[in-house]
Amino acid sequence: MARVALDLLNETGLDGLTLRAIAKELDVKAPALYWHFKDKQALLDEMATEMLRRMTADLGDIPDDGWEAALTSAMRTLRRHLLRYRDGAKVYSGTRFTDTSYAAPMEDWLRRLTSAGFTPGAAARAWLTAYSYTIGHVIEEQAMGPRPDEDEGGYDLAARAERLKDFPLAAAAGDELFRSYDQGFEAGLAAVMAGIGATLRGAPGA
Amino acid sequence: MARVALDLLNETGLDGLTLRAIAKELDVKAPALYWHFKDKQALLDEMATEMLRRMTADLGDIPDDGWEAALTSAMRTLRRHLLRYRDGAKVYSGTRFTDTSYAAPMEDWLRRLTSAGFTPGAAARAWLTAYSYTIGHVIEEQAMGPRPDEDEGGYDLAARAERLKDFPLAAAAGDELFRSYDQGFEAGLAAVMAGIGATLRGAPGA
DNA sequence: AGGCTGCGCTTAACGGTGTTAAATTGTCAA
DNA sequence: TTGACAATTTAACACCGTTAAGCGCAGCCT
Repeated sequence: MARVALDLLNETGLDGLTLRAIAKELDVKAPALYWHFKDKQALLDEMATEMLRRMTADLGDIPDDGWEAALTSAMRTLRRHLLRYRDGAKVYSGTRFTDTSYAAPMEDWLRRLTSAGFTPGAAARAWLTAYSYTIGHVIEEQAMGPRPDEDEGGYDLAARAERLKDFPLAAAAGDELFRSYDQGFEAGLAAVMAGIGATLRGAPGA
Repeated sequence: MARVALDLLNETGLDGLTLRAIAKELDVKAPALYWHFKDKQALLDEMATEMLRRMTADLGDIPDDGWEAALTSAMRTLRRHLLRYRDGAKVYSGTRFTDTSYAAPMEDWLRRLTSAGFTPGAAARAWLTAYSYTIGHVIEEQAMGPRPDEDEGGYDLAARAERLKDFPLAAAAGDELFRSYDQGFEAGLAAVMAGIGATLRGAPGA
């Protein structure tokens, strides 16, 4: 049922994800949903948890060629799954999971990091740093994407350049920032990884 | 008027920030707001822009002791302003600004970075990388904070540890992750800065 | 077989939300 | 005085999350 809601999210967006719409998808009337969930927030929590479950199921084969490659690949997977659903990052971030299904993979990550030379505290910090970067990046990506109404194709770079003609660097930055989200994410992620290796590994961390 | 809504946000939270509540604060009936704004989203955009204006006004005296110290201090200021309002990060991230007041400070940052050896593309990338990290971190912070109802004081660390007793590293990570947001943010930010310096400076960037 | 129990759902309704249309007031210019 | 215009009010609409009460139906107990 969280599954159905999650799939519906791609068609309606977060604003259009009403209880009545979910109910219709299930051939049921809206109040019936309250038999299964305390309130809508509980359903959103369950949706986030379902996203996590699908993500960990897709994680699968993480190579053992160093913590950096492994953590990088995990963040790529996280981003991929957030992008898979409309407003995915908004739904996922800032909701509490409804069970402890996150614990096993997290334990796995922390074990990898500690055995690569991180203290437990620094390992947790490294994870959250990469995680925060990824969440923030995807939130920005999905926010810049095309709005419900408005003109097609997301952001009009030409108009933006015209508006910013008094600020040449800022105008040119648009090319870098909005051209290819994939490449941009990778460049930033590489920087974050390098920094984690340089300042967090072997440091106390707290 | 976006000013009034922004201040009201701290009392009501984003859910409670209804047009009727804003109108009451202004001694006016709700539909009057539509004379000033196209719809509620436009008001939220204006609120985000007002946050930005207050932030740049507070930026003021950025020292010239290197790009790293300057960018670090800018991200601290960003975080401070996001935390200043309830659900501040949610309101701020993912809304488009209503004017070009962001351009001047952005131009300033990019100029600093390029004159420190970044290519224009790498400078933009460096900015967005630090920005994404900060947004992601604050979103997580404000999400973990106490929920409207529920038991007091945010997150119960003892209960969490009990739930995770089969995952010792994950359980211990709670201490690192939820103890002091300030220190945690600083540790991650230092890592991000180190990484930006190591991989982005002098690189093509796009 | 009959009756009880409880699950899963429906129907009906409530207060509140964003939003629109039309009528109304206040103000200043010609 | 009249008229235009800005800013607001009143009234209403469709829809939202949510609650209360009742209905049908399975399964079990005696």
